[in-house]
Amino acid sequence: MRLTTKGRYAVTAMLDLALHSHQGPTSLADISKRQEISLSYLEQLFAKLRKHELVSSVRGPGGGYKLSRESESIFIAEIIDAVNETIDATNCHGAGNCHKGDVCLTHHLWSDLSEQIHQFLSGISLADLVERNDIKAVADRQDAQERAQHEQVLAVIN
Amino acid sequence: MRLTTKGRYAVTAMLDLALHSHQGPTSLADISKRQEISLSYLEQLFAKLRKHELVSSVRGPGGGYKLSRESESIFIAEIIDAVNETIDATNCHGAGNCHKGDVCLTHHLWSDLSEQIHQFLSGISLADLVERNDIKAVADRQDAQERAQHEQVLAVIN
DNA sequence: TATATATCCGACTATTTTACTCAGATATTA
DNA sequence: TAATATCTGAGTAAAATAGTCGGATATATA
Ligand code: FES
Ligand code: FES
Repeated sequence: MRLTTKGRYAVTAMLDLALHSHQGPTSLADISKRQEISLSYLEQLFAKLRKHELVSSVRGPGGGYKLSRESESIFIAEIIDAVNETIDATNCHGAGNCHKGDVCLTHHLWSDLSEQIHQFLSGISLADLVERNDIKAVADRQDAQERAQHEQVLAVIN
Repeated sequence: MRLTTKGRYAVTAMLDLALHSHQGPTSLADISKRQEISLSYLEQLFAKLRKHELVSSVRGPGGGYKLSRESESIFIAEIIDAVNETIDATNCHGAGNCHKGDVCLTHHLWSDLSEQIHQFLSGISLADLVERNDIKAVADRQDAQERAQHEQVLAVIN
């Protein structure tokens, strides 16, 4: 089991997509700016998300990515799994053979833990997150910041 | 959040201690043999477990380690925490400041997940594990293997 | 049709962490 | 005093993380 920046970035980016899904495809450059994630790194992550058919892409100007399903049926567990951060907490990856080919002393504990985490994360969809008030607040703040920044850029140009 | 061999080893070793607690202090050499964990690595892990007052040591021949509390009041979460494998799944370690000093889009999700995992792992004591039938079975098998090996060594000597 | 915008793709890299090993000091029992 | 253990610190190979970089390809628009 591991959950690092990679998995967190993937979920953050997917949530950003869900939040801006009404305005056509979202470019990685936009997500990069809003969420402060390196563009090149996002490209790597989205290659994996695309392979797992969680997003689809539109190339060229005005293009970007969009969710390949409705946000109601994309679950957090899938996203984390897609970028290779397994939710499995066992050493044997479920095989039950990590102590001389046999089940080790703590296998059942890790197995139960994995089940617990999996149930939790596969019970939460992107739509669920979009609807949460605490997350709505953060999204609103980020959008306001983005608009303010945009206006400043325009002011500098003129 | 990460759970790797380090944390699994720590829990396995502590459970081994709990299982053999009736027969005085247990040496790391014994745990090393039974659980197939490098002795030097165990020494490192037990230095941390000792600092966190989960075990106490007896030096010299016949010495070893014993649990510093009854197994009923040592919880899995404490053990994992003691060897520096934090259960916290947030990037900000709870501070809520990983996006320009502010709360990021997914903070609340990781916060909830951490709570979930923590509740699960801090609700399980070493005594709980010792009592589980699936774990008893593994422990019995390991003890039988150990006795068989011991007899073989004696046979070779004679 | 040129240009700008975007995704795509592969290779490379610095840093960190993991999972160890090794050498030796120290304490205790017999 | 010899054997058995815990203690301590330093070092290290391999893997994973979190990126960077250079360039190819597709497409909308002027
Ligand atoms: S974790 Fe599955 S057998 Fe050890
Ligand atoms: S994870 Fe806590 S603010 Fe981002």
